[in-house]
Amino acid sequence: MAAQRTGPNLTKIASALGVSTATVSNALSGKGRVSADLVQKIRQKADELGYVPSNAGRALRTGRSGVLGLVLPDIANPLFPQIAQAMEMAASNNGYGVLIADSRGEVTTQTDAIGRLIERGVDGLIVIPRRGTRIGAVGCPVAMVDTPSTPGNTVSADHWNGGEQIARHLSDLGHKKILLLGNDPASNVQNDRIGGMKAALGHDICHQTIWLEPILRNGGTTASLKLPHLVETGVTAVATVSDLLALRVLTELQTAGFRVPGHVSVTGFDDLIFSPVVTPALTTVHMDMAQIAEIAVVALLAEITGNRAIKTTTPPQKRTVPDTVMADTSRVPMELIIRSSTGPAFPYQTHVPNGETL
Amino acid sequence: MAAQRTGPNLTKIASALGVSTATVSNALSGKGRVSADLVQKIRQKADELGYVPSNAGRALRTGRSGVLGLVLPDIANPLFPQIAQAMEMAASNNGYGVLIADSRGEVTTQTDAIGRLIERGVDGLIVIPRRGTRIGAVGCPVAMVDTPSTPGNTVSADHWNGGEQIARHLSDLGHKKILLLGNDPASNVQNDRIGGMKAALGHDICHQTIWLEPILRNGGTTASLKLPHLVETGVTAVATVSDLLALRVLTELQTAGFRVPGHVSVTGFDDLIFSPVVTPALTTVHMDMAQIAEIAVVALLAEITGNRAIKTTTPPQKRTVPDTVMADTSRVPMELIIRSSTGPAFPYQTHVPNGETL
DNA sequence: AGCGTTTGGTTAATCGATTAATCAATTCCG
DNA sequence: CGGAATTGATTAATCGATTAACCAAACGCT
Repeated sequence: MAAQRTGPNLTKIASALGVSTATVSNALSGKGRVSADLVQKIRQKADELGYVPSNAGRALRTGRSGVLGLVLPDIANPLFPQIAQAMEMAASNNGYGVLIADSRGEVTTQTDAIGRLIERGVDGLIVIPRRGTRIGAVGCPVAMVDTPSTPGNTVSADHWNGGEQIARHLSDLGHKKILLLGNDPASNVQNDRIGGMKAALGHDICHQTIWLEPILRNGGTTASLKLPHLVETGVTAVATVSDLLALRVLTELQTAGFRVPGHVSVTGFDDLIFSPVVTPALTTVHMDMAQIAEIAVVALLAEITGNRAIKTTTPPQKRTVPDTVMADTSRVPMELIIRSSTGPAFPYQTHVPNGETL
Repeated sequence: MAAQRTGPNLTKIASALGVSTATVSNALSGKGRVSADLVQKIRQKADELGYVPSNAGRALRTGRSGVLGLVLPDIANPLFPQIAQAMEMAASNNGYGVLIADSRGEVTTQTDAIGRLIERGVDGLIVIPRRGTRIGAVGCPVAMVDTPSTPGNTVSADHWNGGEQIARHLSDLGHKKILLLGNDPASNVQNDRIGGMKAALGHDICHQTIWLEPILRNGGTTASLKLPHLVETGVTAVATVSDLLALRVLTELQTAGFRVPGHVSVTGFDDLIFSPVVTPALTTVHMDMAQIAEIAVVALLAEITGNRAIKTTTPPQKRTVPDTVMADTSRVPMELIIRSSTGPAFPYQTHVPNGETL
């Protein structure tokens, strides 16, 4: 896997020291039996020559590329930077590289993206599946990052619990009539978040759930949420399933003359890049991507290294080991981040400042 | 580079058809001389067996991995998804994969990230340099994506021209007093954008430039921009260097009771994911990432494939070919996207609705 | 017919690291 | 002291694709 033109190789080190390449290999990998001082000398020589092992050579021999594939469902998802960074870091810490692939946002299914990665010879896949899709058996271990309620899931944030935390926060602030706003009703993650919210809201609290995507599909991307109307009915808080949605709600309310959190509280999810810098800063729920990534990567690597024996030469026989990896810890807690977009519920009778629409 | 356990290889196809592996290789790559109908038969057999070439084997032999490295300066940059997607797509179209690396946002410099990619054997690098840094000679071709005014730049959007377009737009709307808002004065890109704005503003237009980052460093992340005060002085438009900044300004103004674009017009840059969905939707400038990526990748690949002859066995001698690749087209035009956050300048005497501060 | 050329294909070397199989030299121990 | 176990290192095969060198047969041309 390397364009190691002039680079020194094992043979160079070996001949420089008058030993065999096998010994050099053993010394550097610490596997075979090599005397301590020879190891020392070899290490030194390797450093001196600036030796970098050839991934291609190693991969060819060992059958492992040292590269993991990261499959994103929709790269437009603003959570992507966090995911990519966390995964890259976790993989890197374990000596692996990360090859990315996305479904290009369109018709091309995630199957194609997976296929491309497999062809590139990745040792394993980390898949953030497209809303609710399942992936069939592929030729390598797969770690799925979705939501604990998804079957076959490996690791993810505890979205349900995140929803509970947000709901409890609003409940504590005295909100009695809350609008739950989702985007795509087909998304497992979003359903869990909303499910958690509902579960945490007492019976004395009135709530209504609206899914945006179906509305948008009919009304075009600029379709208004008709929030002012909803607030007139007494809603004092809008709990959304994403900071992006929260931002939309926030600005729409502000434009309509409502004060946040004075008249209406707004919450998001995911703690996206813009969330702390808008005014008011968004109250949201943060997921520990670093931890999730670490767990996913470690579980994946365990499966990869464990699978070595499976390298059968016999024709493909049914494996008892499932493709999808299971991790010890499958759900990582989310953290409530309270900022300025939430506050005490507005006193009973709703006030509509100036009912103008932009 | 592959864990091709049971997968069929060239030998399998060859023996199945009673020919040599060399012939199979030639047939599939179309390089050697093979009769038309034998090519046909080999192709068919390959499909039948589901043959996938081993990257490891190929890489080892050819010295090329078929993988490009993408180095991001700061993954927190919300432009990242667009970049990553565009690069991945461009590379994929050319039969290459993309390995990502970021500087982890901290101390670890981008040099480390580059090093990791080189060690993984990438054939070339696409570097979006950290504000103003230069990268030294590395062992492979590099395409830099920054701004045309940066020495060594390969391709980028024409940020200067983007600034001009925005400024002209505001000028056309009758704005006479404009605040130019940047973030990091050390960024070449941002300087170009602001430079373009200034250049396009006539002498009858008053403007002032403020850099946010230095202010924030002293006042903490929550430091207010004191925008209300500025608006009192007669500013009717704020032209920022990024949608993120624009969003910040927008929400801060709205919270302070100003109307956008009624009282103040706000513009951004980059057309980030949230820009169309906030209210009012942001007027901004869009860069054609797909085109930039395509140019960068093609230029890089040209250098890579052209360099083949350089695979000298002789000791490292000075190369006349520079590491950094140049493309024919180095600047890609930006596109002004007019949405709802800009409008005619507010009539001369500034109106301050309710001077309350959050 | 005889000699050069083209066509179609094979042989074998090669890329670089890994590792099972050996082998030589010590060391151990009853 | 002598056979067994241990230590330290070497040999050579191997992963899979590519490609330079080579060869045989068919063809073309005078």
